[in-house]
Amino acid sequence: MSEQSTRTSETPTLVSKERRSRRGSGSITLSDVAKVAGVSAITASRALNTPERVSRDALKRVRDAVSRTGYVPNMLAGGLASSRSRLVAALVPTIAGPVFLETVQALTEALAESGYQVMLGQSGYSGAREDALLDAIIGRRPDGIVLTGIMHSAEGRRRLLATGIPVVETWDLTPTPIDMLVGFSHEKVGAAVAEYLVSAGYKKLAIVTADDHRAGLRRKGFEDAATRLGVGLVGACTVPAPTTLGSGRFGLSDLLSRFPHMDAVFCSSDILALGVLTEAQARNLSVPARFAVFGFGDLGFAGDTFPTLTTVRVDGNAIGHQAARFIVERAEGRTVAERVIDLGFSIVKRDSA
Amino acid sequence: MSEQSTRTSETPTLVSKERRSRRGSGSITLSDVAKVAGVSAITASRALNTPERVSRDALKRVRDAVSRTGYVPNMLAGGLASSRSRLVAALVPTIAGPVFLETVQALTEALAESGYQVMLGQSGYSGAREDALLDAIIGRRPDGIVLTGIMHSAEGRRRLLATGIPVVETWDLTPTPIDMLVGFSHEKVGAAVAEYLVSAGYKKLAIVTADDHRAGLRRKGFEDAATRLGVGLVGACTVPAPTTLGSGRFGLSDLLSRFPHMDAVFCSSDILALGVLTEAQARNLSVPARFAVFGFGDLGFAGDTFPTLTTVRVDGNAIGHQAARFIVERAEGRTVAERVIDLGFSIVKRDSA
DNA sequence: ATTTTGAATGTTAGCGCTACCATTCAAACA
DNA sequence: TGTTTGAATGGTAGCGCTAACATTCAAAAT
Repeated sequence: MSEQSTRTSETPTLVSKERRSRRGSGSITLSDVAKVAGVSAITASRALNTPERVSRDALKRVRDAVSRTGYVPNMLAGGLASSRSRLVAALVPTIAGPVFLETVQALTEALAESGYQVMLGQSGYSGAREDALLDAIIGRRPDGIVLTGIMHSAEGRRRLLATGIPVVETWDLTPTPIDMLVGFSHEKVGAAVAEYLVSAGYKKLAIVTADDHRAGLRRKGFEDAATRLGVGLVGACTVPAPTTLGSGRFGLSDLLSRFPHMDAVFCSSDILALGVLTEAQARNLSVPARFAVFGFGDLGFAGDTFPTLTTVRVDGNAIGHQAARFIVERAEGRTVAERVIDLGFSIVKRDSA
Repeated sequence: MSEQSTRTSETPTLVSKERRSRRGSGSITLSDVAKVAGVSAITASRALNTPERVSRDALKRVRDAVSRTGYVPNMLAGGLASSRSRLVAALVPTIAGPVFLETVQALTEALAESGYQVMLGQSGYSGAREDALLDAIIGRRPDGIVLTGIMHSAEGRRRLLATGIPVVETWDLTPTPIDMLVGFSHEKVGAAVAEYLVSAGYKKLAIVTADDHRAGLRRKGFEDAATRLGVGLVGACTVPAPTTLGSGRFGLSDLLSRFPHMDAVFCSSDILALGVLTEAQARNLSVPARFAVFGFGDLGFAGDTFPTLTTVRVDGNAIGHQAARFIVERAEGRTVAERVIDLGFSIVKRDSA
């Protein structure tokens, strides 16, 4: 790591005949490997990338040479020459929220198995830096871009389309996807939760929801279904994204003060729900006897809260894997027949509702 | 995104004289920009990378040309030519745990401001795939590698040293850093917590701890200090990493069954502590009256639990920023005088202990 | 008037790899 | 026997950019 002094040869001589060029990293290149293996550079390249097109003998010699020299291919050079960077950009609002982590993790792992790396981009919830970020991403010439929980500006959308890079939008079923999409319907989630609560006998439905776009869709679905079912939405509290345990506590306090008769709370995230449970506990209100609590996300802790949390499960892992599959398909030149995949969701019934 | 057919010119002609090469991405290059601006390619390059070395006039013309053509520099080509990829690899055990998120987020943001992107690598807690991952990373020729919460194998360590890429280890103060390091002493954390609890009057100290390396160091510091202070460690429960709310609940059950008289629990993460609080609530045991609970990490929710959680605060944000600073310094060719930075920690006193 | 400077620009030659188009040469065929 | 095939290999020419050196030409110094 430190600047290690280049050792000169034992017997001091005049400047070596074949001076190393001052350019380049000085590390081992494919040509070096080829020389050691006694083949041409292109054969060495094929041995590494398309081993089936090379003879047994050449393959073995190249592989030996690689392990003897400790050669690691320079993917910048490879990417430049082949127009395939094997990089995929993952764009999230922020990595700090737990919601999309499962997706990013699955995406990273699935892509790594196919030899792709993930480049991380955080747009922030504001979308202000989105343009600069997009330039930084496009500049790397990624083989794909995965948008997770991102509301892209019209301008950004246009830029993405113009580049021709495969794009996968996730976590939402928009009517007009940029390219490919894997998600589920947030409105249907809201409706399903309302139906569940009403059929369980709850009649005074309330909601604590983040002010982001997808949470808004769930709220709409919830409210519409509640109205359709003849109970309506008796109260709502909106909190800023990203949600916290604290905003859940606040949400319940707020609801109780304004709508003391409500008997069920649909929260736009499990974190909010946990906050609601916490506040209920602090006020000595028992859940679900006094009111039901419904979460969203089925995060890791949902089965271990007290009471355990009834929530909506979304398979973030599957979303990540499917996104990876989409990208790899495209990168290898195949066309994707079904560009939109609805992964659906399920209700996980536990004790809180 | 889709395969858009290349439109031929209006009037069908014979094969155009200057056929486009079948290679290349077909997108706008720096030469195109230079041509539009009426300067040479290198001047255009300088206008973009070192604007101060170019005349006012040339700068303006190049910038106009860039915005007219929608040019985005190809960083693969730039990186190859200059041996500076402006990529930084961030290695974490898994992105799914909340502990290092703050660090990764801060790192990504700070680096983005200096024009660097972050490439994500997940080693898994096992460290089995670590070697392949290391190859994938080195292949990108990153300008730096940030190790967060990673126990690197001796072999991996050797490889990293051999490449000469700047390395920053974080979240731990190891006695023999590979290169640069920003962290704090986990043993001192353990000792500080023990001292705090003893001076607050607790005498039967117990611990619920994950089985990872750093948690082990905190436990050691805790146990040593407890012994030194004459109270000792009365009980311990070890759970597998990564920690969950569920393992916290289990931990408390386990401790209570084996050491019913214990009066304080130090948890190796806030998540575990939240689990302990949850289990206490489920058993109707009041905290801190029956026993104290101490966390680690000061995650976002710690101030909003019931009771609020006394914990150890580590500034993950500062760690990420400092790591970014280290990498950028090195990448720009400066040498870093102080290679090891101890960011320390602080105890956040709340209600649970 | 001549030299010296240095800022601005340009020319050339790669960076390390792979696409494309040969070429070779054995086995398979007519 | 000559021809066709196709698998294996190699040579060449870039991919889009920048380091290193070369050149130009005005202003400053002699």
